[in-house]
Amino acid sequence: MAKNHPALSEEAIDLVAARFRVLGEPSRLRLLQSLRPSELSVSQLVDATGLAQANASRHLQALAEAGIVGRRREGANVIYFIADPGIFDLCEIVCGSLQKRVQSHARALGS
Amino acid sequence: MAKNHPALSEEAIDLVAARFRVLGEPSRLRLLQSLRPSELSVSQLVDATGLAQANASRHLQALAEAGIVGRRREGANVIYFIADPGIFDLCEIVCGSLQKRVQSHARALGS
DNA sequence: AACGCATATGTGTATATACTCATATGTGTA
DNA sequence: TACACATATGAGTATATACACATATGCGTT
Repeated sequence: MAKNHPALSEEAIDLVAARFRVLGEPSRLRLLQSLRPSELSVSQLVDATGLAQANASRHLQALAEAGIVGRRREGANVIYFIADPGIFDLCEIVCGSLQKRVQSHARALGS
Repeated sequence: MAKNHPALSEEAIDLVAARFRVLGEPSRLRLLQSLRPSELSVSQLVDATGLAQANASRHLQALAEAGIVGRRREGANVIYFIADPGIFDLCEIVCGSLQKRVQSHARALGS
């Protein structure tokens, strides 16, 4: 039997929206993708993504505040790592939806 | 064995980010939640969410462009409905993550 | 056609936020 | 302490967008 899905409270909706908003920036997705295979320092992330250092730092802050990444000092460096791997499940679902969408568009065009 | 996860292209990242951004607005999430049990007209959605009519219309536009909802004219009304139920999977994953996060915060506070 | 209701859209405004540059803070080393 | 490197933050600017108000468009009824 199908699971019951109670309405989310106003507050819960805001929290969910906030998390989606954090993921709604290409730069932050690039950072996350760079962190997927292994944890990296800020300067390694700057190299990997091409972001300016200040910019990368702020995006990482946003991701850390959302609990999506974690951080750890290691000497002069700060190492960031994925704290919530569930993020990648989200990305896969979205990719799947987008692929379906592209396919049905292709069909609609008679390909 | 773990699935292979090739890096997303720049373009794919932008598309994924765009979809997350669409979901990153509380008003749009409320609209989607209202549509979950059944399809509704714009004025029903206005009643259900408390949004101004113009505002609701634009948010619905954004959701439709993203392929998340569909629309259908029915007399003078326009009926909106969920076109991509996968978004509710997304919301559930996010809720799960947030709950875990709240729980670990509670533990950290020694509750 | 004239009218009323439902929905969409033009326009201006306020707000959020991504970005850059400069600078501060933190950390290791001489 | 002085210095160099890594990271974070203050401040200003540009851009995106949510919102409200007014108005346009679409559709049914008379």
